[in-house]
Amino acid sequence: MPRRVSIKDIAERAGVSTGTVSNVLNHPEAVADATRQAILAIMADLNFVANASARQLRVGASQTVGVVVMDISNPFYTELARGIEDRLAQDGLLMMLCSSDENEKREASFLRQFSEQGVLGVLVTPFGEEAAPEKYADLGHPTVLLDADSPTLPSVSVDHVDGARQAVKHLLDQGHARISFVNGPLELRPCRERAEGVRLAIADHGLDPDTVLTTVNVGALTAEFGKGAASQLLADDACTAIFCANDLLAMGVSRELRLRGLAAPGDVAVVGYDDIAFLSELMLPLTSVRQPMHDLGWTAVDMLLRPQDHPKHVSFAPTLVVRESSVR
Amino acid sequence: MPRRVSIKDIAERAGVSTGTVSNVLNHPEAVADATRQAILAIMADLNFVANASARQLRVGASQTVGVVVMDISNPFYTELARGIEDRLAQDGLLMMLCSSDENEKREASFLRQFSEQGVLGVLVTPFGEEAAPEKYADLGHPTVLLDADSPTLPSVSVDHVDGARQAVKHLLDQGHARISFVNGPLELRPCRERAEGVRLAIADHGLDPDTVLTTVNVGALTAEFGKGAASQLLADDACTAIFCANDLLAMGVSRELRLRGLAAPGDVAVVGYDDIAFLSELMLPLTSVRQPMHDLGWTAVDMLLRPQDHPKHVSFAPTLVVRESSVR
DNA sequence: TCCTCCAATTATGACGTTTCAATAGGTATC
DNA sequence: GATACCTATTGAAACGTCATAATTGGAGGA
Repeated sequence: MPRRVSIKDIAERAGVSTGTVSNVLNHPEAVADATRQAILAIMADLNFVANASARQLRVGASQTVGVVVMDISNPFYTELARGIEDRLAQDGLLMMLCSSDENEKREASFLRQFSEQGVLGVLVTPFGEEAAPEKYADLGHPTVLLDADSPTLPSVSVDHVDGARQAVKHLLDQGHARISFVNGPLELRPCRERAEGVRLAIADHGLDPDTVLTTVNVGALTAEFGKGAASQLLADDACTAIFCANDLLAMGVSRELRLRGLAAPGDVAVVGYDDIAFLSELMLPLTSVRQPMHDLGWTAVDMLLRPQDHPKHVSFAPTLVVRESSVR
Repeated sequence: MPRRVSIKDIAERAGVSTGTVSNVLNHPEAVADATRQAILAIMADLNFVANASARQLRVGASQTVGVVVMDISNPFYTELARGIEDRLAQDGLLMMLCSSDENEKREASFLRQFSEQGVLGVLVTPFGEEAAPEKYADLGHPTVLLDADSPTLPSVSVDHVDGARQAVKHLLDQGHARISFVNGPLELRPCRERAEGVRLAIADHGLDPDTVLTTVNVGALTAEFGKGAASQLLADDACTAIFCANDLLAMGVSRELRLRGLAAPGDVAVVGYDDIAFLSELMLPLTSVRQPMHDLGWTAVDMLLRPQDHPKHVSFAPTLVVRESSVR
């Protein structure tokens, strides 16, 4: 493989110095028209490709941003990643994307690699709640936390309290006298906050959460656990409305309903959380709380690139998307 | 912001030359134990982070691989990306991920950026069928095509003919006398191949495709088009089995069934293609053809890194996953 | 004691780019 | 015709790393 064509080869062929060639690339206005045209022609001819490493070594700044989400194969993060990509593309930047798998070691290793690469900045979805997101503080480059809140670092998140509140208000407005809530592990902040939103909605309605609400806490946000929770809840005939802390739980709940010969929304109304794209196409479209993940990603990058334009923390409002599963 | 700590700072502090420090990093066996320990201690102390740009400039090889898929927010590519990431992680490599949005310009711009970055290699899902994937040939670094086949370039793909064949065989085995097939645009090679597989399966069964098969070609692989196709097909009472060229079409079909008061599999059996993760959790789990996307991604990277271990083209076998939607 | 050999270390230059001070011409000013 | 000024270009240094060849300082053999 022949050596890549460098700025030096171009300069030689054009009979100018490398400085001039470099100027064509970086300060085109500083070089005479004729010279510039000639150099550009030679570049095209020789198929010149600038060497980003050399540039970066010289100027210090890179063209890439590192992103660590928990799992890129999770559609929830996928839309977030797309928002990030879209904002980066505006500035001609590239995204290095990794999955932490909620593994400290793995995460640390990616963050170190990012540092070595000299990334422009880093976006991270922290996990292992309360485990001091401050560990991201001295990475040596700008950092924005995704789907989190921190007293010290810039961050973006969605208002989980409000989302849950909207969902439960919707159910109460439909006339349901009792609310069942399938929640995930309370170690997860989103779950704690959603629980709070549920209680608030009930109180807003002038009711007493302790009598109106039945909560089942499950071990993980999966359909399997949703199914189990539903079978527990449905033992009680008074259960007519189930709010789930995420869509997967809601799918599990729906399956259990079907197995028991019950149907949403006729027998039991079901509301999910996350609004995973496909679920709106279901045979029975699922009512769910939509989180603006694309905007979240977009904004996180914007905070990285233009910190002065934003407050330290940006919170997005979720919106309830009402579909057939909860409306009789 | 103080300058990053360099190998030179370490050398100075340790009272050795930069060469020795470099050796600690790259040829630890060549440096005396005591010296190595001392240098490592100083590195930890000074929080040294190697400069990948400088290394890359010097040695020429980078630690990153560029990936262009059509749209990272599509779960289909997402699992592929995860396979890619997993294989890269084994070698400590990073992934730069972009969406082409089936836009030539956008794609070209990403590919050029990859070249400038000096990536180790590129993985790309070509689009705009037959538009000479040879345009990827002289990118200047190893390239593997994803979900494609090329006479010249290494590539990985799934056998679409076989997938469709399995799906339709399954329906025929269930005793369906007629098969309806909702296919996408024939400009897409996967759609053409799936059509071929459908006919083969019917012929395998000793039947005549021209009398047994009803095909509807729609404009795009979306639920909306699936719905339309279904309403067309269901006008014929003899329609008892619908095979769809992808899962989204199948979801649209299912919705239309439900609107008409019909149910799968009792009235009409439905089979999809792609086996999108969530659809197995549906209230009525969907029978679908699963494509091993994770393996596809994994293997594509392996072909990039160890070409000698693979043939030029690797084809994966899809597997039919039978669920409730197609079995009475 | 001298010589050889080996392990450990060093000095140096190069990778491709950008920046910045310096210079060469040319044009306008007086 | 000398001076000042501007524009276009140059030359050289520097960014941090790594490989190569050269050097050092012992240890072991004769």
